[in-house]
Amino acid sequence: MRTPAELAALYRSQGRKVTPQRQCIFRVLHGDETHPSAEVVYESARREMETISLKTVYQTLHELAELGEIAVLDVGTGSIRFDPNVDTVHHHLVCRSCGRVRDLVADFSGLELPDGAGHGFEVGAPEVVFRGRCPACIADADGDQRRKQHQQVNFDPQISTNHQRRGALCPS
Amino acid sequence: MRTPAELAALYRSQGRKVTPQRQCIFRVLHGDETHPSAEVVYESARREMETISLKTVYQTLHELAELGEIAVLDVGTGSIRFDPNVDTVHHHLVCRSCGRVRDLVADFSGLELPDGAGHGFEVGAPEVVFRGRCPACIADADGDQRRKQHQQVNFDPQISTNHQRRGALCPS
DNA sequence: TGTCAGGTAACAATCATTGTGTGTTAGCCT
DNA sequence: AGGCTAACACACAATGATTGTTACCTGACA
Repeated sequence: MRTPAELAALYRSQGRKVTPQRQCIFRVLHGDETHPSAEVVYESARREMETISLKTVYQTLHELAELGEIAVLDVGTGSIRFDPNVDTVHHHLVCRSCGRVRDLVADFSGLELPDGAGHGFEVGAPEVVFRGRCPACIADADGDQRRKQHQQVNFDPQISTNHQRRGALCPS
Repeated sequence: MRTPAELAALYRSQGRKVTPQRQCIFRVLHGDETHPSAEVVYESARREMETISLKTVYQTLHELAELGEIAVLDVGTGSIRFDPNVDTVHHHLVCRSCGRVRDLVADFSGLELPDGAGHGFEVGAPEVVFRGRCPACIADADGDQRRKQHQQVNFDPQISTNHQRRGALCPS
């Protein structure tokens, strides 16, 4: 993703307005590698600008996605994630326990749809997801208390409890 | 997934009750290759048993998932899908336009986490998703009307309209 | 057949996300 | 600088998917 200044220029060149709220979101996203959900972006943005609304955050994120500046990601953790890294082809590691997502930079270009297996679909490049446990969750493999603690920092709360989608549990 | 009769026996052997509602759901799922959502299972079940509730359907589906008889699948189409095919290792083809999901039986066992790329995650087998357009959506590439028609048959309605999650749009 | 653990269903809640309406403003023109 | 106007931002409330709660009901076994 580009720098906030480049994004501002891009917005202007497209006839879109460069509002303080948007600039704030640009700054928040820039350099973020944690694949934040909209809610998390909202929290960060509010730290700089208390009056910004969640709706504005959603809108701006979807705009950036349309412009191709960020990628939208749904890995079954209950909320959509936004990925500012669109310059490198990559896949994802997903923690089943806390929902954390990390980039996986690997070349799976050998992966192709076998002849006859495509059922007539026209498809693009495949997405690969490795599900498992992140280092933090391995470390506190015992307790629930501590897991909650590190979840509340930056990720989807309480995966696999109430009102939360289960992750995509393909036969694993 | 097993036959309805086998499932009934399994339930009994586990001390679970074999109710008419559950049997109805077993029948609906058996042989279904369309990766139905809970809503779709509910519709089908209601055709046989008008009084069954959506809640019961969700409960039974999650039970079957716990027992390992079906797999839960979230491919970003807005609702969870249930996959009765747990006997064959497979991946998925997802239509970006209508949300249809098809099994992709292919051996991607060569796919491994490169050394050093795992960031300390402990992971299992990867999931591979190919996104694109299904034959039906290619056929009516023009109209919206007809697309709606074939969506309403058996899949998530109106992907990419209101209240619907966007699919996982990894850089494609 | 009676008992009872466990299943059902009506109801309402919850979360993530988005539509609506109204006041505000960025960007441009003069 | 001042004004215009489409585009924005925000408060509010709705929506779809999913699940908790509670009170009633029923299958399975004695």
